[in-house]
Amino acid sequence: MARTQGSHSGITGPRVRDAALRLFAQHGFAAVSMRQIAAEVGVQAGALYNYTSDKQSLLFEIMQAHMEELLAARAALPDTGDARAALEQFTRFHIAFHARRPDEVFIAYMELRNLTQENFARIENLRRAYEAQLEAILTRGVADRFFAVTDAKVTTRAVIAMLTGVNTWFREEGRLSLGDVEEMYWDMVRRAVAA
Amino acid sequence: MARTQGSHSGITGPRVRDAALRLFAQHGFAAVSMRQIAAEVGVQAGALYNYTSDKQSLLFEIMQAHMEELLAARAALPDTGDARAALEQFTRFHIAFHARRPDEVFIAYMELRNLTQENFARIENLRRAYEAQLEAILTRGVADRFFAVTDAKVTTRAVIAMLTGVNTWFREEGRLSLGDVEEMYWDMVRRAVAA
DNA sequence: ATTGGATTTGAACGTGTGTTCAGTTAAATC
DNA sequence: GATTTAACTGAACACACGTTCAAATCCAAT
Repeated sequence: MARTQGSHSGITGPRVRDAALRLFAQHGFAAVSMRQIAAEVGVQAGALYNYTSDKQSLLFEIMQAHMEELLAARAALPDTGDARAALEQFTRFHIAFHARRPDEVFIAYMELRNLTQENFARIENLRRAYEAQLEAILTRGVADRFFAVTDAKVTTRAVIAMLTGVNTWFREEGRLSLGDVEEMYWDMVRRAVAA
Repeated sequence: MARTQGSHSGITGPRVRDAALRLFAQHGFAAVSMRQIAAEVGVQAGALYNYTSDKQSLLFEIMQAHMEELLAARAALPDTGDARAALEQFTRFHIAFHARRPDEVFIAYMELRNLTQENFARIENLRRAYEAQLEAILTRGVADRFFAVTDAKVTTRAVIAMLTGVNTWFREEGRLSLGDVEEMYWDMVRRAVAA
């Protein structure tokens, strides 16, 4: 017997991805079985292989889609004025974008070691492309004497670690709104790099 | 046959813990089997159970030992003067302590979800005790008008995320010494909170 | 040299793993 | 209404998992 009532591709495909996303974020890639994902979708394990070539691809495609959406969303932002405005825009964008995708962010930071060497390299390139944008803002701000930063690479990593850290504690229902958080972090970032 | 030449408890015990530490950090708790740990120690899987009650305890004890060493090392620091000096001491201590224990730190941040509810709560309490110390420094500094911080809890998390982020890129053999890194991060922390 | 306890082996337990695939069913097309 | 095609099942594959335990071995004390 097969194909229970009311099931179709184009429906199941995204549901597989979503179930994998949620389960990987909750229990970790290695701890989640294909059968668990299938159960979440309401299907037998074998059916998953109509939508992914293997478990590894499921993980890689989640990470790749996340990183490409991050870069696309950032590219879609309007141009800004000087480096100070650009840094404020970057700070607020990073916090807001990541806060809305906690599962993807968690996976992107925690499951890197479960990627094959090749897939790891691809994700790492996307990550570097994103960080390079912040580094460029810092470098420009230093040239224009808005910022005082001794090592733009180190500062880039420090700022990104600080901003991404929001995801470890921020909850939509908490006492602070996302706007509050953006404000506080922008305040810290601004002062940390200001000339 | 059993007990190959030259093996004794008191030797094997620590070696089990060390092997688990290295393997968990490298591949993740869920991805490492008891047989892999045993192979690293040079023993059969069954022998591990002379030194741990189960795999979960192995993870928990690594984390617990790490957090307790962290708190003990911090408690052993000399008293300082005002809140500015205390914050500098905390910043440099955090970076130096964590840089020297990359595997423990990695595990403590990545494998929390693989703890049982009860064990998670215990580790979480230790982590909170540590963060409370930074928060106390910030609060004192605000009262003394050295610092301008709108929300000490948020700033505490932001600073710790930034400092712990050092571990994701710092390498002993890299272009920067640990002293360089301490200096740069202290500079950023100082400016981020200064009145 | 013998004993006794500590330490380890090796096999086994039941269960779960990712993946494949022939066979079955439902929907889409004619 | 018959045929085709896409979707799914259920069983199987070979192997790995954490854990237990009787039996074997080694070390220290007598």
